Parts: sequence; structure tokens; C-alpha cells
Amino acid sequence: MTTIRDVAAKAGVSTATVSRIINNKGQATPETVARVHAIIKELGYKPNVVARSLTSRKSNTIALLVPTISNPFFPELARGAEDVANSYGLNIFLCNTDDEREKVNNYLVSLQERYVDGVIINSLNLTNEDLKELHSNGIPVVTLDRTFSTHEFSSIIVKHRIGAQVATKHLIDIGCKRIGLIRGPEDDFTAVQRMWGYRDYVKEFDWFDQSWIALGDFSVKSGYLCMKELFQRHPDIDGVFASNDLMAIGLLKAAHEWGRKVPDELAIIGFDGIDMTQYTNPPISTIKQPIYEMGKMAMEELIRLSREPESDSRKMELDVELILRESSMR
Amino acid sequence: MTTIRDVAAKAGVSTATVSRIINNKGQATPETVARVHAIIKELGYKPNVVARSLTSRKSNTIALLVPTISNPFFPELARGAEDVANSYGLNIFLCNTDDEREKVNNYLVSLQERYVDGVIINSLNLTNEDLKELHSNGIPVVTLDRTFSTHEFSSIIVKHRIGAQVATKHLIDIGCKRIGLIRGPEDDFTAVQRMWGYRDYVKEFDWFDQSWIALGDFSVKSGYLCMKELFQRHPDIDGVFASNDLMAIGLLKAAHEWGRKVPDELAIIGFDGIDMTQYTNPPISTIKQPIYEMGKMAMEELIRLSREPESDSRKMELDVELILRESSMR
DNA sequence: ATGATTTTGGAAATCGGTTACGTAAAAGAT
DNA sequence: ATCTTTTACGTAACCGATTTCCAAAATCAT
Repeated sequence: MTTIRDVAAKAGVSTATVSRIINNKGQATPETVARVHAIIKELGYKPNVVARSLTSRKSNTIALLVPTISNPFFPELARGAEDVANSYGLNIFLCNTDDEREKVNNYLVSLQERYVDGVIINSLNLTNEDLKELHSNGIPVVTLDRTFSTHEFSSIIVKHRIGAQVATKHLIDIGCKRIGLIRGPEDDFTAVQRMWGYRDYVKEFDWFDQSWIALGDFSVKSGYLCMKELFQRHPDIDGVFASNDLMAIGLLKAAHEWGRKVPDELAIIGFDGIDMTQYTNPPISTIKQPIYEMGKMAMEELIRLSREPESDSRKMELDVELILRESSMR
Repeated sequence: MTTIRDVAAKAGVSTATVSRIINNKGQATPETVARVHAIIKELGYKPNVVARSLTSRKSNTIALLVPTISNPFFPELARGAEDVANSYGLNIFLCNTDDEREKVNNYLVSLQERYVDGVIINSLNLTNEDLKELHSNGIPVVTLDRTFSTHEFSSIIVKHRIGAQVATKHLIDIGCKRIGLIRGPEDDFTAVQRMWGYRDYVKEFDWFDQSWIALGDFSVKSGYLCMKELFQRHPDIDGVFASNDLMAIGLLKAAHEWGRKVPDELAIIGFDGIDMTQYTNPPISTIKQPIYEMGKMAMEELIRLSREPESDSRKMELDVELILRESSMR
């Protein structure tokens, strides 16, 4: 391993000079600069990133906290973030929190110790205090799909409520008369938003009441179970908005088993826009979120924040898109 | 931030002593140990991991190199690895290589600079030299689904060929007379193994020739396209082994479009055992790999290697399991 | 009680950089 | 030609640990 001292010795200058030249701070004669660069190349010198981290308190590393990478929503997001990170020479720590308070906390502690340059976080069980702490340590944060009252960090939010409105309206438009909702977890911001979007459109119907809403947990299986529940409660159901695609896939399976023809007897629409929805039978209509884009934007925002520490945080809202497929074509 | 000096000062000892006590090396009076520990607790002192890395040349970090986390095979693997890592207090760098030589290379360089403690790698375009270099830097490596002649690192391999044999035999057993293969990329080790497994069983039939093999790239779309190709070449095809589940899903879609009833007119089996196969219509039979387990084992092996630097590397082979579902039930 | 051996713990170098401060030389001003 | 300002670069402290080497103190042997 060649160190900055080797370079300095061979170039006949001090390590300070070499350091200055590498980071082009301060000034130096063109000749010195050239000579040092030549020797750096000759020796194949590369600054030790760990040593740099120690003084700079930066690590060229970003942490990505997600509930679990197993949920197909997140790999896409991670990929978007990683692509940007990679192009800036940053590495990514992958952290699965399972939405558990303790894991979130452990990660937040260990990440700060490692001088991460920023954190992208999508997780329940994230407190305002966590974020304050990061902020006070000068670590920029971008939250995904969460809102907080404080304005010390940026966030990216998808228009869940509007998306859910579009989905519900679409079912109404194609002639559905009894529309159920399979919602997500009660403490999940996105699930709540999507539920409101659904309610915005069905609340005026006199058939509507709470019993048209089944409580799922965003897993395929829960979509399946919730659909069975809805069939039992309301044999006359003819349309369902599943608040994510995985549940829509489960729902579809339940519909087949129950012998309901999709879309003719039961129209279906999901939310997220994961790849798989186009390959089910029939393909499932969905409200597509710009997942990859979100990852990209989050990372870009983080990079911006770390380059301009004094700049204001931003709240961004992303549009969703209705993707029409066979599951809701009549 | 409280440093080791703060602790030393308050305890009235030197930093050397504190360091020794923390890492319990050397000896110290029980009283001193107790006092220092008390003060550590009192001050909430935590050793700075970056500073530690600088001297130890270790980072408590493992890198995971995968082609792309977007492929649903890898999140599961990553999750297995992360769970183990997390329980040992290690963090994971997620690296998407897209199987590109340049990305692999860039990562390998930057990871070594960061003193990663080990690398789990699943990627084509990985050369023996890359591995040698890691080895000479004392960085343990576990490769997944790749074999190399050198024995300086561990590897975990799934019994692809046997799995493919089981799959093919299964199709024969249920009465398929004309069985096609949708294989994976030519330079992919797993794809080649699975192809051989298929050939092992069909080579004896006189109907068999190369035209029963379509070349896919492990994506859903390519499964779809390959199936169309096979239908055109062999309208009498009545069974297909798709060498991964994503392609099986694409294939299923093609079968529907082509009006072939699955499984009665066309039996289908995939490979991998990704979650989604149980939710398609019909659910797809598959050869299940222990994906999560693989990630776990890889990480455990890596930890073993880094704790016992002199120990021998291991080559492990994992069994696969035939999962029977409707797509191949007659 | 004295010398030999073992414990305990401190001083200082080290890991590989960055940076505040200072000084000598060069450039500019009068 | 002299004084001031600027430029170029070196010295040394520092980031926060670990570790080698060594001395003082404690324990043991005779």
C-alpha cells in the first residue's frame, strides 16, 4: 500500500502539499502539481478512504432503510437509488428494519457511528427524535412516504390518496355497483391515504359502510384472505380496489377459487405497479408509482443536501399513473 | 462525542489501558476494569468504528455483489445474508453489477479500499484474478453458483443439474411426450447446468434435437417470447421446463394467449421457487432452491472464514426440492 | 531481606490522511 | 530600492483508536 507519505517523499514535498494538490485546495505551482500528479500515477497511489473518513467525518456511504427488501416494491427502489449512488462513487448500506422500532434504532446508531453521509428511510416506527438526532449530527435525511411536522429533512411522497381516488373512480366508471377495499395496515401512512382516496368516492353511496373494507397487511396471502372475507360478507361485490399489487394478486387467486370471473363478475385494480401485475392472468390494472424514479430522486436529493448543507429541505410529491389492464376492462 | 481519551482522563488511566480493557487483551486489576467500565457506561462512550477500521483494517462490513436486486431471486438471498449479518453487528453493502465486468471491477476496488471484511459474490464476469487479489488482501470470499479451479475461497452451489433432471423426469412421468426447454443465457453457469440436466433425460428420445431448446435470458418477457418460438417450431409440444420461474411465468402467459390449457395440453415447470409461482393461475410447479438459506449460509461461512483466517475454504452443495403445483398435475 | 519474576499500566508510535498556522520567497506598490 | 501583499509550501497537531515497548509495582523464591 502506498501512502501519501510515499508520494510526498518521492516528490520531495510535504504530505500537506500532496493533500492540497489531491483535493485542490490552497495553491501550488503548476510544476509541483504536475510532478505530484505524475508520481501519484507512477506509484498508483489512491487515498485511503477510511483515513479520510476519520478526519472528514464523511464516508461516501448512504444508508437505505426499508421494511424488507423481500417486498418487491423495494428492490426497484433500491436499484434506482443505487444507480445514482454508483455514478457518484457512493456505496449503499442495505438495512432491513421489518418496521421494528428496535432495528430502526440499532441501525440509526450504528450508521451514525460509521459517518454515513445520508439516510434514505422508508419505515414506520421512525420518530421525530430519530430524525432530529440525525439532523443535529449534520446527516441529511430523505424520507419516503412519510410526513412529519418538522422541516429539517426532505421527503418524497407519492400521491396515494389521489391514486386511490383514480382507482376507485375507474371501477365506478366501468360500471361497478358494489366496490370493496382491501386496505393495508392501520399504522401505515400509505395505507391510510389510500383508504381515504377510496372513501372519497364511495362515501356518498348508501350501500357503503365499514364492512366493505377488509384489513390486510400488504402481503399476497392477506389479499387472498381478505377477499374471501369480502365474498362472505358481500356476495354481491363486483369490484375491488386492493391497496397494493401483492394483495391484488392474492385477491385474484381467491376470485378464481370462488369462481368469479375477472373482470366480468369482479373487476380488480391494485396499486404500486410492480412488474408482476402484467403477467398474471388476467393482467391486473394498477396505479403505478414511479418506484425506480423515487429511489433515484431520493438519492439525488440526498446528494444535493450533502453538497449544500445549508440549503433548504424539499418536500416532493410524485404523480401516479393509471395502468389499464384486463382485470378491469369491461 | 466522547473519546477514549475522555474515558481515560476521567478514570485516571491511560488510553492504552482503556483500550486493553475494552478489547480485553493484556491484563488489568479487577478494580481498574470495573472503574473503567463504570465510566464508559457513565459517559456513554462508544468506540469510534472508523478509527478502529483504520488500525485494524477491518470494517465490520460485508459486500454483497449480485447481478441486480431487481431480479426477485436476489432480495430473498440478500435478506438471508442480512439477517445473519445483522445479528453479528455487520452492515451490508449492496452492489448491483448487472454482470458487467467494469462494475464488478469498480466495486472490487472500492470495497477493498473500504476494508470490507468479506465479499459474497454472485456474478458472471468474475475472474480468477479478482478472487486472487481479494485473497491476497486477506479478504474472504464466498461465491454463489460459480465454480472455480482455485481453492482459496468458499462456494455454495445448488444442485442445478440434478434439479433439472428431476424437473424433466417429472414431466416425463406425468406423460409428456414432447418436452421443450427454455434455457438461460449461454454464459451463465446455472443455465448451462440446468440445460444438461434436461438433456440427460431427453437425449435418448428420437424426437429430441436442438430445436426443442429456446434461448432465454431469465426474464419474464424472454420466457414469453421463447414459448411463442417453441409453439411455432413444435405445435405438438406438451411440456416445458423453464429454467427459471420468471421465464415460466412468461411462458404461462404465452400459453394462455396461444390457447393451450395448462396443465392438460401443456405441462409447465419452473426453477427457483420464487414466491410468485404459487399465486399464478394455475400455480406453477417448480424446483425450489433454498434461496434464503443460501444467503444465510454464505454469510455464516464468511463470518467463519474471517474469524479463522487460516481455516480451509469449503465447497457446499445444496439440495433442491420439487414443488408440485397445478401447472404439472395431470 | 534480597534478588528474580510476573503484573499492571503508561508513553509514544502508528494507522493514513487533513488542516491551522507560520515562514520564506516572489510579486506588486510606491 | 524599500515596504507590503500574495503565493507556495512546510511543520506539527489532529481525527480516535490500537499496540509495542518499557518501567514501576507487586508477587514469589530463597
